[in-house]
Amino acid sequence: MNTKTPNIETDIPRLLAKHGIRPTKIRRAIAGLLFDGVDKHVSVDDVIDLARDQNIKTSVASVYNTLNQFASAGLLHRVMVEQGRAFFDTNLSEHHHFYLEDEERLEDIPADNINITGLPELPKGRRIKSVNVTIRLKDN
Amino acid sequence: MNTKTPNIETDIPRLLAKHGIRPTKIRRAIAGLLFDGVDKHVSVDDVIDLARDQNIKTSVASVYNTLNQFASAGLLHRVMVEQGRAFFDTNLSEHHHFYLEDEERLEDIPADNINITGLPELPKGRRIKSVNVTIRLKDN
DNA sequence: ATAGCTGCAAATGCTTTGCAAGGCC
DNA sequence: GGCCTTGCAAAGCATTTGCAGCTAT
Repeated sequence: MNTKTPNIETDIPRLLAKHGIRPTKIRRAIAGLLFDGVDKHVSVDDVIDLARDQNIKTSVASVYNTLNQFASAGLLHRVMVEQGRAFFDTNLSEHHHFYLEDEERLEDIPADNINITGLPELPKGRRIKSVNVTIRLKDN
Repeated sequence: MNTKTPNIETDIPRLLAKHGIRPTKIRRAIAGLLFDGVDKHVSVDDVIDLARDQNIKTSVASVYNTLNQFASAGLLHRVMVEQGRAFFDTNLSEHHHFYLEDEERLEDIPADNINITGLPELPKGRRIKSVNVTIRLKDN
């Protein structure tokens, strides 16, 4: 048995609790879809499709509510690359992204090796909330 | 006289021509608003307001058409930071952005000093279209 | 019983499109 | 004249909101 695979019965409620989110049925179900041990970048539609595939009955509004709540709680990161649709990133460690334009898909760049130097002083009275590197790629 | 200030009568048509854009009245007017020698990050609404301020009569659709055309022609860069609204950046040199969340405003970071090292290999068959660093800032 | 959650449908906000009228070479 | 452009209004999409009914404690 793969010990890396989260146990949906125990780990998911614990994960939600850790972020101060009440573990309702829908939230547990959606969290179960997202946190299965594999990092993902999903759109709202992706989640709706995933839910349908697993016979999880829910609605557009609830998926939005749930993902937004997860994002505010820090369980997901919202990533904007294109006009219109947002991606939600389940990878919470510091990292960056390739954006493959032809596939409209994100791919992680581990932050391990990446180093950004030469940043100027921040504007007064502000501090960094996040640093985001997005490298747009196109077909050869 | 400030020789850096573009002359709208000559420089704007030349700028449009250089990018293969026919210099119609509206296009010249909007380009004149944008390329006045000061780098800007404008939303569509900003442009509509700017136009109104200068008694340039136009429409929402035409502003969208014009900005989109400028962006495809490489006269502007489209920048996405938030859900919903796009910014158009008149600074075409390589650079990056602070995003001041509290003011919903972008600020340039010159690329001069910035250095990104440790990028992994690109996915097969792809090449870099652009590298984008966005540093989100919040109030202290 | 109560507080919070869910999901439908309607509303919102930004952007795009269809199309008729107008402008320019 | 003919082709491109303009601008109005309508349509399109992703997302949010209002609210009635439901659920779980």
